[in-house]
Amino acid sequence: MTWHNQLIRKLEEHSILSKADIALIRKLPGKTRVLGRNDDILRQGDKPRECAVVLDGMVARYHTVPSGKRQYLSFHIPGDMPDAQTLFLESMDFSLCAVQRAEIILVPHTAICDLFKERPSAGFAFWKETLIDAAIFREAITNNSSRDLQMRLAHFFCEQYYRAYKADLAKADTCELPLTQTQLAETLASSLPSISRAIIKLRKTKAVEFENGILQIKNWRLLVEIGDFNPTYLHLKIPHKLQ
Amino acid sequence: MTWHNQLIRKLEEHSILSKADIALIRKLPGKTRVLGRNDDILRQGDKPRECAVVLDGMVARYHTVPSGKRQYLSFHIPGDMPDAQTLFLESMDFSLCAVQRAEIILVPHTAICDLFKERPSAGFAFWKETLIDAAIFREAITNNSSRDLQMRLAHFFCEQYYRAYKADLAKADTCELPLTQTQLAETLASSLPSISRAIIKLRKTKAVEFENGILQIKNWRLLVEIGDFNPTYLHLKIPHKLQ
DNA sequence: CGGACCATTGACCATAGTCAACCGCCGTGG
DNA sequence: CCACGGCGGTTGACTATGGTCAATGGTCCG
Repeated sequence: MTWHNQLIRKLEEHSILSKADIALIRKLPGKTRVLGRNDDILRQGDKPRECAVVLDGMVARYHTVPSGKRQYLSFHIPGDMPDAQTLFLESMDFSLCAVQRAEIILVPHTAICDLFKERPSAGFAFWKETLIDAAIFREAITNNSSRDLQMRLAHFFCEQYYRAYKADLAKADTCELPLTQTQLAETLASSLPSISRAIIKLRKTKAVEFENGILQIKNWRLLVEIGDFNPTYLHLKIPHKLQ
Repeated sequence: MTWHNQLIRKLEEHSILSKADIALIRKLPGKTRVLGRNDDILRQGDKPRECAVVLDGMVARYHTVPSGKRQYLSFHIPGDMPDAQTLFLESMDFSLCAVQRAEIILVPHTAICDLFKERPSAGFAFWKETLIDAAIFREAITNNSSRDLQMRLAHFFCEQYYRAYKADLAKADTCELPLTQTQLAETLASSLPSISRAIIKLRKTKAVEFENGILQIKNWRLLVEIGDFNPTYLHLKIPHKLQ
């Protein structure tokens, strides 16, 4: 699948694009960049002049705290634009890295802004994308602040699977989630041993299996219940299968 | 100060507006609504057809978790648009309430979208506002997930004072922050007694005083150090006094 | 075969959550 | 005017969740 189609598919998860919108999006120029595991794409403070669209693999946003530890903020799959905010925010307030081998497309800001000026309706779709992004952050605040580790983890698994499913990346109840338990700990405000124990505990519920970077959903309803997961914050059309 | 001027002042904290932009923003229609302490403006699931601009007082976004407890997500002062996302996200994924007596202006979505279509550059300023909003959420994830309570609280005080200062709401090192300790606990992933102890501990550092909803900065540098506060994520011009 | 990395497990311990009592303030109503 | 109740904040005692440290084991790769 071409990156233009990835991007259009992603925007159409929530917005309606006209033929003219789509035609102009297809004209966006972009150059490919391939990344290895843990490579940084951008660092806090950088001032990029182009936006990344994920084409393959998984990339992550993270903060670095003075102790040197990371706080992961979000994970991104093909079609996502994890640094869309650089269109209007000059300087990066987080870093962006490849979780595993990844492929991204770099699109010049100028080309995107020209598109917005020519077709505000296309701009609104991109805007909506960044607003959903913000809604996901809000949910992450609540997840890490108001739920116990078991719930947090279940909620996180629900969100990742749901988004992978919507992006056609889930196969037979499994999707890739190439994270180590250390990274899960740095995402969910926890520690490696606690995450390990929480995964084992979740495993015993027979709701979900997570091993070797593969997430397998065994009982969606149960997982949703454990994680208090309500997908309305993702602002996507709800697929029948995941209701 | 009229609400149009509040809004323009806020946008000009980070964006450059042309005279034409300003002229059109001034033409936005709006009707006033006065709220009492703890009144809800919007609830999760609502589908409003207008946006709120805060004119006076303080309003808060919050989630409600199944136990019934609240997780506060952000606090908003005059000039803020705490539900700007409703322009493009149909349904509210959080609730919005007045922290104390507050006055808001309700502006129809249609009027705002028409403005964007006529002047994309004005739209970009609003967009940037929502992107800064998202950056603040990112920081909140890190604050509540990776810092201990003392640091969290100091960081939160820094952010609130900084934003109040930029909005000309700080007088002689003090600003209003009309929150109870219970609300602070529901913001900072903590409990009332822990917050009480943390405030007392902070008080002893002589960096800050918080009592009766008044925040008083006694040693900005020290508070910034305790809270590991770096205002770049707010994406505003840094005032000399707070450097 | 050795080393790196990842996951699991146990022991110990500290932070902070819960529960509860108490205090001061304020507004209300008798 | 005073008594009361509610709310907000402080404090203490107890406890438990989960963090730190450390040892072990498995797997993969050089």
